[in-house]
Amino acid sequence: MEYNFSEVEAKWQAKWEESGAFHAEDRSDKKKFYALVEFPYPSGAGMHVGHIKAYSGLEVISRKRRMDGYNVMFPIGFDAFGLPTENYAIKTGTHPRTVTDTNIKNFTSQLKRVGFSFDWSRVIDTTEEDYYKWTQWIFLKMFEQGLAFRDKTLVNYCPSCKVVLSNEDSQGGKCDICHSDVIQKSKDVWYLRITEYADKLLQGLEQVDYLPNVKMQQVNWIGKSTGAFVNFSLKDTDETLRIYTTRPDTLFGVTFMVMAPEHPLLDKYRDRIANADALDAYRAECAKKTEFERTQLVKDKTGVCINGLSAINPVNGKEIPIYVADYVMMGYGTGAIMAVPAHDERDYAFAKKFGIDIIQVIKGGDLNESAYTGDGEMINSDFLNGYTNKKDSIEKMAQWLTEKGIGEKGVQYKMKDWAFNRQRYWGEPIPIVHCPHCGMVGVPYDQLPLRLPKVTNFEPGSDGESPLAKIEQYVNCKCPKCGADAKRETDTMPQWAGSSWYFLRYIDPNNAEALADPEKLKYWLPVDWYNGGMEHVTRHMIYSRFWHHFLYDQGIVPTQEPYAKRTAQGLILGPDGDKMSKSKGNVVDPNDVVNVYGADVLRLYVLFMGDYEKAAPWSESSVRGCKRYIDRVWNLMENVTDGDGYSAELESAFHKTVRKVTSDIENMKFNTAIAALMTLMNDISAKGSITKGELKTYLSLLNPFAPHITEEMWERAGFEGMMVTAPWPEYDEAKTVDKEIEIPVQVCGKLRSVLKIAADADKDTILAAAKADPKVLPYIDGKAVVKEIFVPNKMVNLIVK
RNA sequence: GCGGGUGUGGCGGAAUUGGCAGACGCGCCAGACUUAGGAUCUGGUGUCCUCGACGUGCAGGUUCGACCCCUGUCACCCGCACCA
Repeated sequence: MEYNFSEVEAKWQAKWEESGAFHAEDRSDKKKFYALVEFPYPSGAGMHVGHIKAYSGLEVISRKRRMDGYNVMFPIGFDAFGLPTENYAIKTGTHPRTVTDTNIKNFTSQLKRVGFSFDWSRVIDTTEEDYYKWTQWIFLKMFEQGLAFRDKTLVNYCPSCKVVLSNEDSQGGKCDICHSDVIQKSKDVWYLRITEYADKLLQGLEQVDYLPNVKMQQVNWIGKSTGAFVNFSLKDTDETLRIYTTRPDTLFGVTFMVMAPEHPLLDKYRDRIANADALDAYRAECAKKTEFERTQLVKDKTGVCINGLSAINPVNGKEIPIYVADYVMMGYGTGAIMAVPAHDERDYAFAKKFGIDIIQVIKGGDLNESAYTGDGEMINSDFLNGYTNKKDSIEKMAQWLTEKGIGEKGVQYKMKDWAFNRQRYWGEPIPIVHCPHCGMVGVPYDQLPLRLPKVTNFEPGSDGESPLAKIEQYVNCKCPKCGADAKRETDTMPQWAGSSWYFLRYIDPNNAEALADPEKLKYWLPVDWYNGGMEHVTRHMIYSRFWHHFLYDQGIVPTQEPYAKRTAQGLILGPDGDKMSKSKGNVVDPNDVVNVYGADVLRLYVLFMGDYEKAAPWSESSVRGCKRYIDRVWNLMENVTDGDGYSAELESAFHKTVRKVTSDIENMKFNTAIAALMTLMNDISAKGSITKGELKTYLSLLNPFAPHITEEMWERAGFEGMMVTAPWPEYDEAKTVDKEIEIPVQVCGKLRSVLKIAADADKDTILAAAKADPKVLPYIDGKAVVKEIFVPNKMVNLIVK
């Protein structure tokens, strides 16, 4: 009897949908389990096998949790605002709304074909007015609290996409969307003050269960450093040059200062600078470089000494020269540093190149060779001399600086505020009105959503203006405060806005009064388990944690942290071992796999192909292996014998497999769980028949992985109800033990024989049997056994002389 | 440069955390059934020439015993990167 997977899979998908099998209950006595996967961006290309792997992990866990008796919410939605859709719309002349609707329809049918147990009654789309109304609402709350603000600074700008990018969106100096070089541009942009939450985001990591490398990456991205700010006075002016340093205790070793080429004081004091022309030339040169180029030339230090402007070292009154060099960045600290060439590699390289003095203040190393960055006794440092502990000397200096009023302890973060506006059409409109009298005014809450106007031309302006700026009816409005003629903000929010809170909306997707009902939030939060890609760790994960912390501080959500646990799946590589990409032509379409092998095989394979957290290449022949396995499972029905229990031959195998599959699923060791099921399958085949009780357990264990075939077999075998809420099998530890066990026997650490012996045999019996074993005898005969090592249930090792 | 990780058959990967290395799957080999097999089933499959020896990137060490722990070293992957 051939297994007709397409018929069976369609049948059960329809049954699940009709019966509402996966609807989460908002009020329930059961324990809740909120499983979250990163909702897809509905691209025109359709689903990718990577999506299948990303969702299959929590899919299996969710299905198992339902069988464990939990009230499970496993929702899905679409993160649909964004550039690819807009660019496609520009190219084809189709409205992004139409493109999005088509793509979502396509994704929905593809996801349903795989049989994921999503609660489709909670589906959300970030581009729907009822949804982005609340995205705008949260933005206004931030605006009210001063966390959303405008500032004119240097920003990352992608000349190709014509948009301002956040730091997170331009990692490595490349645009996240088109990978072209990002340039620095001075622009008036919207920021979200994420740096205000830097410390909370850091501390919050201590109370969540994230993969260690996920935590690590976030810690690094936040990049907290502690040190001090010191104000150096500029000679013959009232001005001070403020710097940040992690080693204020090396102040006596300062022999020059460095300012970033963009430092504003350079403009202010330009007329005092004797070599202003040379300086201008240097600054112009730096301005031409991209951030990437600037950081690439690590070895080659360049710079110009400023003639006519110098600083005074506050600890000893010495005059010190000031340089301008692009190894100092305007974006970190204060844009100026005190240089201690004796103990900083970069300062050392610069000092060597420019012939600047080097004063040692920490004992150790050889300054003729390189800077000494280790610890040691402080020298040449007046009141710090003799200190050997870095902590103490830093503390002492910080104290001294504070007393004299020339500095104080301080903290710096690598993370920058989130550049939040995009000069594009397909995003949430920023709900702000610019009034000539009142300044920036938020759109009143009762006027939300501020709708994205229907337009026909989505091209951004050549000057980097949003397409919305061209629509007069949209731009011209009245100030909500004073009623005067005013202008609307025309930029939209970045891709990451809608995804920063979507998991809250799943909890109450149709609420018109609030982003979600507080009672429901209290019941469902936090997300119990969140799975997604590593690429989102320093973007979406940071952003959404920031929004959630903010909402917590506003009393809107009941938990400080949104996600209790976070895991990540590894990439699926192409069959050639390279990252899948259209240009390489190594992309596998999940639809093709479902068509040829069925959804169960696809689901099984993406979990069986390797360690869930690691990357693994696609292998079509291994997919066939999973197909073979599924067919063998189907054939189990050919020889089912009566009996609710386990047969004597397979009893311990079943108990062991239940134990292994149960714990492997919890630990996301899906590959070994499936392997255990395959092994048990082989044991059943060897025996030639299966009891009804065994079949019941086998189907239950396999159900989360291959729900369609197991439901069908369950029904045909006459078991009760649907498998969706069938109880998860239990095991008896005592019955996992075999009656007869195999004990390897070593002589001097080398394996000589394997003893088959009763599991309850005692040490003496086993040792005696080992010494009498014909395969062991030749190695101990005539020699003295000087030591007997006996590990219960494990092995015997005889040491002879 | 800093941080994290990984090195095991022809391939993807197992190994109860110090106790039979290579589970499971792919591939390959042989056989069976077949007009046929890129279907299915059965058996085999780390390397070396047999008894046996050798085998977890490399070199040492600890131990009765090491893929696992320690020291050194090499290679690759990921993240951050002139962060003061």
